Amino acid sequence: MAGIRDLAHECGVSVATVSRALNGHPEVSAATRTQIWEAARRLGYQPSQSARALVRGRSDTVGLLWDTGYESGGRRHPFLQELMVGIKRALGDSGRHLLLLSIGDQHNDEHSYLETARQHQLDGVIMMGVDPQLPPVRALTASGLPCVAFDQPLAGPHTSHVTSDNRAGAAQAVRYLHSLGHRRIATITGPLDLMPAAARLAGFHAETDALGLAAPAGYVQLGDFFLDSGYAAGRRLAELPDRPTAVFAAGDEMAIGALHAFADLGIDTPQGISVVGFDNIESASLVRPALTTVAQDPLRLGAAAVRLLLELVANAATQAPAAIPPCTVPTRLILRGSCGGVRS
Amino acid sequence: MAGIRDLAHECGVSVATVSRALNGHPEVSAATRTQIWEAARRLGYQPSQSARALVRGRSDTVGLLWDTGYESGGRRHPFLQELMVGIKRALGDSGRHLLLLSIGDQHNDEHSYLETARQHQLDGVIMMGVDPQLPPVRALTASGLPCVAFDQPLAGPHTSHVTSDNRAGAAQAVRYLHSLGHRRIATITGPLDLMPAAARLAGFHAETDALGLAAPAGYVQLGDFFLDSGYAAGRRLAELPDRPTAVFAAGDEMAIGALHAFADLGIDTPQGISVVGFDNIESASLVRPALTTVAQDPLRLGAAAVRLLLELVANAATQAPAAIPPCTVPTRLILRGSCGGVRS
DNA sequence: GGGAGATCCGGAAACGTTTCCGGAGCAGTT
DNA sequence: AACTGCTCCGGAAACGTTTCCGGATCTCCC
Repeated sequence: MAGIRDLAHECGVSVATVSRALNGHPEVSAATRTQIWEAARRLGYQPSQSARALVRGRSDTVGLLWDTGYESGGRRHPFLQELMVGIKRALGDSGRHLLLLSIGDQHNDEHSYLETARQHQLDGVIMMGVDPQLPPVRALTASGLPCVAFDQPLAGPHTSHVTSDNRAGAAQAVRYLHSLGHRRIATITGPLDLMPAAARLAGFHAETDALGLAAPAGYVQLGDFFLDSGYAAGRRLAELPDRPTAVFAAGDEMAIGALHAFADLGIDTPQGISVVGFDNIESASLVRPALTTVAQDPLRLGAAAVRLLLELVANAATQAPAAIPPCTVPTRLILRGSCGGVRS
Repeated sequence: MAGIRDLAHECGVSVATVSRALNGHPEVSAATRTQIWEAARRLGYQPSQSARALVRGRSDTVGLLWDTGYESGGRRHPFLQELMVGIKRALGDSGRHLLLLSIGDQHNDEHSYLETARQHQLDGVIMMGVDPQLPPVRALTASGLPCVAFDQPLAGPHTSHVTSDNRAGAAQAVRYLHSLGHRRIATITGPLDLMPAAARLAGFHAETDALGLAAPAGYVQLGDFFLDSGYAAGRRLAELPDRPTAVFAAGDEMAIGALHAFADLGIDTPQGISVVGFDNIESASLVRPALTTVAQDPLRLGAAAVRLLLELVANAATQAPAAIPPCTVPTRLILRGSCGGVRS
């Protein structure tokens, strides 16, 4: 393993010069710079991350914290994988690395996230699907370490969050249904203490109001984002005296549940009723009829999260840190087979 | 930030003693040990990962390499998330950390995995769903770094792989169908150059042979693990002169495709035909009828992968490294609604 | 011609650990 | 009393970088 002093010896210069050349400092002549680069390439030199981190006091690494405890009732993130891709790419563009933290294991004791964050001198952490109220998470955000979360605000001096434009997405869904001729549009919500669920309901209300649609009792049904709640809500909706002709479900899984309920009642989709979901999970395209849904953009969400985080760390270094406003990224309506014109 | 010398000063001992006490070396008296621990707790001491890695020459970190380029035709791993959980937990139990590498981004140049592996002094890398023939991956496995992959063998001095017992799983599926009375059982395969696909087909053949079932022409249909190929194969199967009464699909997505095909032909499941899938993807429980399928155990797979990797690194340190045999973990048949008795 | 400034570079001190080597104290054995 | 072995501990050298500080050389301008 060639080190920086091998390069120095090889080129007949000092280690200081080698370091400067490799890091692109201006105060080194073009000749020696290329000579050093050449030698580095030839000897297969790889800088030691540890040594660099040790002396610079930071590691160019950010942590990724996500809830792995979904067996015990926690929610599995619908597109964690794509989110990770977005994060990883944006991070790679800035020359940073990604370390996996995880929550929800009984193995790790309470403080371990903050501890490992400190031990590794993480630049910050991105969290997905974790409850910010959990003591170890609070310890993390309160510690002053830059943190960015998805879909929920964080408490702490250097925190921010990114979320899809749930409100606009929901509005777009009802606008689409309206354009198909639907006037009796109902909704199935998620748990309203969750920001996305609340925002989607708000968007639904805003748009139905704007369109002047009637809102009979029972047109908003509470769900919990899971299949069964969608099924139950679908049944209730179908049995309403003035049955809706279309329903906007705040989550794909609930939408699929509603589809099943309608099928069980002999109402077929999309002829008998139209439904649009939210999230564009994988099953949305596998189910029959394929689900029309408003898609989030995981790649952009991930990229936005690292942009925010990077701003936060730059800001934290400043004497007068300014607040970083949250970021919201647009959604996109994906047309598939679960919506049709209103029955003439 | 308290360092080890602060602790030494605080306790009136040398840094060497503090280091020994903290690392549980035996040559330190019980009295000073507890005193040092107490001081460490009181001062909130956190050892510097970088410094430790620098001096010890290893980082207690393993890399996770997975293909993020699935937009461009690559296959998304069906349960990467659960696999990661299994890996992370097992790794945490051994006090190690997980660093995310990723492949498939055009951003990163060819050699970057090996490079970052060296820069971070990774103990080894676990790879999921990557093509071992890719030049940068070959460079990695050939470099002598311990590597473990899922579902495929690797070439290199310190490598191994873990896989589900695809053969037994497939056999169990046909045995189950047989026990329901089915005698005309067909299969839809994955791409046969993929190890799991080949093993599942082998298991299918072995069990149908053992059971003495007939194997008419057309009873094994080639698929590519995606929905459409399952649909097409299902259609072909249904139009066979001696139509099968049950089909074993080597992947859930193809099984769902077959379900759709049968539905389109007016054959309903499970009355008209039974189908069992493989993998237990999320959609399997969302689809209607819910899919009976043979489930892999991602948590165990992940744990097995790190066990193998840890053996490999221990082995690599030895002068006479022995080969580590691959590991196979059992599958489990999950009964849902897509299978029924043969029509009497 | 002499000082000022720019450009390029080397020495050396950090960064926070681990570990080798040796030494002090003490008990036990001959 | 001397030697041996054991237990516990301290000094100091690493590990591979970055960066501060100062110095040498060269150019330029008055």
